[in-house]
Amino acid sequence: MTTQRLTRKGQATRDRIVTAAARLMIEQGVARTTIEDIQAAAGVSPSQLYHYFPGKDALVSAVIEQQTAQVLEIQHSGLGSLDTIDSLTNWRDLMVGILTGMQCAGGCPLGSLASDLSESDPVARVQLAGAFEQWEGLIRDGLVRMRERGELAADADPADLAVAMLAAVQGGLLLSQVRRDPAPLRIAVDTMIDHLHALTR
Amino acid sequence: MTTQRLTRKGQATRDRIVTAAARLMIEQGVARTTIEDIQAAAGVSPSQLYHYFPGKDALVSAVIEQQTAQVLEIQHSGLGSLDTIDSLTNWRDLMVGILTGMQCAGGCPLGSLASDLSESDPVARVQLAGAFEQWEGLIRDGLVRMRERGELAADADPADLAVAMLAAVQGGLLLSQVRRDPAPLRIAVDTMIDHLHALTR
DNA sequence: CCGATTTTGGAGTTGATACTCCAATTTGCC
DNA sequence: GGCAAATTGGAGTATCAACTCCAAAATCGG
Repeated sequence: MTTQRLTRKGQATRDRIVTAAARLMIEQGVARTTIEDIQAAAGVSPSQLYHYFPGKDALVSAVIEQQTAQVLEIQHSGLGSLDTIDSLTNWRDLMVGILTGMQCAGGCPLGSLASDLSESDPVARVQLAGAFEQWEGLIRDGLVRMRERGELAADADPADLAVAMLAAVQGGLLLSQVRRDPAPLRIAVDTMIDHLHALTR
Repeated sequence: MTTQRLTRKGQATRDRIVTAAARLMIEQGVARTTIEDIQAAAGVSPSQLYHYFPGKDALVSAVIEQQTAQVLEIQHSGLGSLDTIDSLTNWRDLMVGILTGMQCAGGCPLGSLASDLSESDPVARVQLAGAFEQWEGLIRDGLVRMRERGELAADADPADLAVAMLAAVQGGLLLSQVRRDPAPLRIAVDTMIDHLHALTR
């Protein structure tokens, strides 16, 4: 499925469209984002946009794909070398830093899209469920490694803890977005880290 | 501000409109919900709708108000008599039951609206921030009562724990909505209850 | 039961939005 | 340099959504 019929210039244009669409869709919601908005933000004409995407749905799908890759990339950089409980604090700082950098606006790219599309686009819902599953897997793998090193109690359940941690991140991001304050995310994640800490003994 | 210029019949019509609008807006998003959809669902004509609300924004505001009252009512019924840690489990069952009853669709009414409107309707954002603050207050009050009874360690921070608990609920609901499975909500809340349990000693 | 007020019906208007079409231009390959 | 394919420009269309208007009917206080 390597689209080699795309010129370098064409690829650049396509990327520009997806990136512009992602920013707008996450910021103001998919339904509120018009094709014209995207055209203006990407600096392309209608025919260009419809040359690369059959319609809005395909564009939404491409945005989800791009954002999934981007989030997993960031998460991997923060969770990949998870060995100490304290290294979780760095991961927390990474997320709080990103959130603060965007003035707490937008929340989680995947969370926003999930809440937006879950009930109105079944295909997107499944696509996003897959994204969250991968994210959860990244956390779970880190916890398993920690347990193997004895940093986590043997009877702790990495699978459940990963779900709870991901929920804390998503819920914290939502509350931070509504309140325009990074504290909820920090507190939610810190509380889960405390919990892991308690499970060490 | 007691709208006494509303006949009993008029009040009923207004309520019908708000309830129909709430269901649609939460289910498919505010922007995707057309006035015509609401008219059809409520069984009213355009002039009726515009007789009670100046425009869509006012309708959105009324929906938030109604949903806030409804959610706080349910939360109060589950958190009001919080004295034992085990009573938290009943509260969890209440929420999981409601979610399961709606096939995990829609997620949290307030959470959905918050994610939908935070970046596109500043007034709604503030309104929703207030709703979450009250909800958080309900949880915090319960935890304070528990601490006073010695069910929670004296050095536990009810304020932070309330934020983390609310985040767990919101994140759990989002994940459950995307996966169409009540498990994430249950696991996220249970993990927080475990954490409180650990803080008892 | 009467007059003032509230409530309702439904056709109409204005603007926006997703999408189309075709011809012109650029790009990559030999 | 030349040809085929990819890319681009911009005007045009059909549909839909928010909102308006005015007159008819129901309701309520006295």
